[in-house]
Amino acid sequence: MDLLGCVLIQDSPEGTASGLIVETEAYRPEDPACHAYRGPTMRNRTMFGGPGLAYVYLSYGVHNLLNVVCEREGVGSAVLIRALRPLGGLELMRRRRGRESALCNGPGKLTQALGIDLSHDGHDLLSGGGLAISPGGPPEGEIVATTRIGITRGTELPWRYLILGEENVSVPPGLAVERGLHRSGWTLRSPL
DNA sequence: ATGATGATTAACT
DNA sequence: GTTAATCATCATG
Repeated sequence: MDLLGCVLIQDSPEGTASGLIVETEAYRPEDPACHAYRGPTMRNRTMFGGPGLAYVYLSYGVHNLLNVVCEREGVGSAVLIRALRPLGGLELMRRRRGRESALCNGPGKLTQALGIDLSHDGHDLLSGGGLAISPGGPPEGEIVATTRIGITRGTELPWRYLILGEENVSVPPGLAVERGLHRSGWTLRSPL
């Protein structure tokens, strides 16, 4: 289930932009923070649609957040893509973001940089067209697990994963503890 | 029909 | 450190 080290790429009329996935969060059916916790609804229905689908939704009325459905059809679960290391299409990303740096180091930022919106909800990421994910190599470096960011329920579950030492993450593990964003510290996780 | 909520970000003081 | 922006979704009446 680890998307860390995979490459997210978006082809559009505007051009191509891509990035290495360096931070994710898992949301599972039995998890009170999961959108699918209370069963299928109009918004979360693609979470039940089977592996490889993109679940995109609008957060705070402002930001589009991208998830990848990983469980079999009928199971409401997904993995939030929280940060990318920019690889290609830097100019396009800068234009879309309206700034030079901090292009993909946050779940709302990366969707803006890649031009991802609600129209991508339900898209098959494995079919190759437009928005897609390719395997890439195994993530270099160590993987760290922490509790998740920005949620009010299920805060004790250590289901945020990121690459140790990676610069392009939303919140580095140490900082998150300082700011009280985490209930627990971070722990190393075996690289598979 | 209506009101509360939120897996965020950027701009303030 | 604090807060406004901004709206689709969902629970409730």
